[in-house]
Amino acid sequence: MERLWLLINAPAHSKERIAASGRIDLGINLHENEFRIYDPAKPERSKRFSGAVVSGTHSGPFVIDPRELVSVIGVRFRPGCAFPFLGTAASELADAHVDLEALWGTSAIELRERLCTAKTPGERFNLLEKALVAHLFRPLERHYAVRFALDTFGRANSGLAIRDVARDAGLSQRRFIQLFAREVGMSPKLFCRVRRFRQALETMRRTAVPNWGRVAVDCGYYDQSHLIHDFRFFSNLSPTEFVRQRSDCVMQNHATLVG
DNA sequence: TGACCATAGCTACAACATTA
DNA sequence: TAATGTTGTAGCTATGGTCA
Repeated sequence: MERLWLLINAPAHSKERIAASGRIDLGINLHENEFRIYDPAKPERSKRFSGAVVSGTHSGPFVIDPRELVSVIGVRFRPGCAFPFLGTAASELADAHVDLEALWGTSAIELRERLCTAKTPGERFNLLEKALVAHLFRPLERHYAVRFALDTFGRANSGLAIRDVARDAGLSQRRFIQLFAREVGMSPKLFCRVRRFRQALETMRRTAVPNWGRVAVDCGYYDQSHLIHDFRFFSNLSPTEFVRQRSDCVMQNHATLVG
């Protein structure tokens, strides 16, 4: 996993747009037994989930209301590392939120109850860690080709052809894409695009007034138009709109919702 | 698991719009 | 007027359906 996290008293502004992260998250609401996920196009519409929910890899944005997140604990999984704990292919969770109860059964409810009664953050992290270990559905082994591809994507800045990575991993392009999507939750190409988008967000975070042409080149985009295209795809916002709306948010891929 | 094929979508580039 | 931001498009690539 990438990290365990605990959110207490999130920023008190209205809704936040969450752009694609390429990661699977598990969140447990300790304040109330419910999560509401809002439609980015129609933020007045929401879907309700139980207080323990898995957020699959998203290729587009979704919206939350931080005012509803008084106390939330969760896990962020590294790419390709969630499926052994969840007992289902990551591709089954793509672009979706799923009640943890649907994957873990009643033990998901019990875990939430125990987390709610725990006294300290340390106690809660221990409980969560033990629950994850107890739910290992299979050995924590990624397919060698997926491991190879994630390593390769991690080292390269850009310009990798998926067919070349598949060939280097010793699989047909078709088979490689199937395996990668099953374990990571998105196609290799989409994963690379999300990774590059996150790199652009990280570059922006370090700069008060980003030079978009520079950011595009530094992150491996052919030019600025590609950067804008991906921003619209992953966050429904142009880069300038994203910078304007991100200031109050805790996470780099979050932006406040305006209008 | 691989080959073939149709097509959706991405890349590379050009051009236009806006802003300082 | 130059720099920055946005949009359009032709050609190419990645993806997914189907079949062997």
